[in-house]
Amino acid sequence: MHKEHPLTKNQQIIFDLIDKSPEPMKAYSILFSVQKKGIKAPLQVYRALDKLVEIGKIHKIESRNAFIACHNSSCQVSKATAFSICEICEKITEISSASLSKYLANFKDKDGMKYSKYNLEFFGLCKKCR
Amino acid sequence: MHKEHPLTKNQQIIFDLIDKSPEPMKAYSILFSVQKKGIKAPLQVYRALDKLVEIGKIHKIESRNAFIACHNSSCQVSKATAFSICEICEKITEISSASLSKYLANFKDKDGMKYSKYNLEFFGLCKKCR
DNA sequence: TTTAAAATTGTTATAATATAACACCATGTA
DNA sequence: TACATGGTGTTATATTATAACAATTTTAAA
Repeated sequence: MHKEHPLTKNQQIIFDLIDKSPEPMKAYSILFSVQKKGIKAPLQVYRALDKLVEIGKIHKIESRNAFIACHNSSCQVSKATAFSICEICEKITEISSASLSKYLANFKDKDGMKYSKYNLEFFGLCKKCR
Repeated sequence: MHKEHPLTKNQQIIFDLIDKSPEPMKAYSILFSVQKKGIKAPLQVYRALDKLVEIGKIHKIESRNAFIACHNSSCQVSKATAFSICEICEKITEISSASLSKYLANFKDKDGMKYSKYNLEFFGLCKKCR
């Protein structure tokens, strides 16, 4: 595991916002929310997002183009992510299942190819929406 | 399994193109390629893509915003997809592993939630790029 | 401590991806 | 017939993301 670099100002502002949000946030909604703090341009947001993803503080939900804080405290690097997505209310939760991550981390395909990273998105209906 | 509806003209043109492509195709590259056949607007492409995804003839690679024909002949509905992505050459392959799909289809999270659909993307280096 | 490399910032402009809204047409079926 | 459904064509626009450049700050090595 790498040494933990402290976040820069923009990174911290954007991480705090995502971390406090009850749901994944989209880049331009982040931009809107941080304009009062002096972050005015999309690139400033995307650069912070890229870095935060890289160091594992947040994850990107690819099918939704949205970002969520990592609550999987054991891991600060996003090499193995799994999410549950409700197709009605769009509630999104990070799945942390030891057996799932073990299974996927060890998965080898037919060619014996082993992977350094994966992202899994499950879709269904959450309790409320069922 | 549903009765197989024949594809409409636009759907067929776009499916044929993707099916013949050695790599996943992006929407606007599809648009460019089919302009000579009279498909002129993004919406015409996106509508066909949506339908083709819905009926499982193609899949969307979410992390790449690209579309690939389904070669998993046993299944015409895209409820369970897994891909292998080379991070250098961007070679993308659909994984068909009975044990993987069985494991994921039966996966239940802590709340006992069962999922109707999933998409898994593995990242690593392909044989050539290793 | 200086200095060069690396990372971050700020900015304008633009590229790439995707959908809204509306009118029209074809087909199946009650 | 008539009417519901799904597909088409079109213009306009929304959303997501990056290019290119200049300046500044941080880091770590000489």
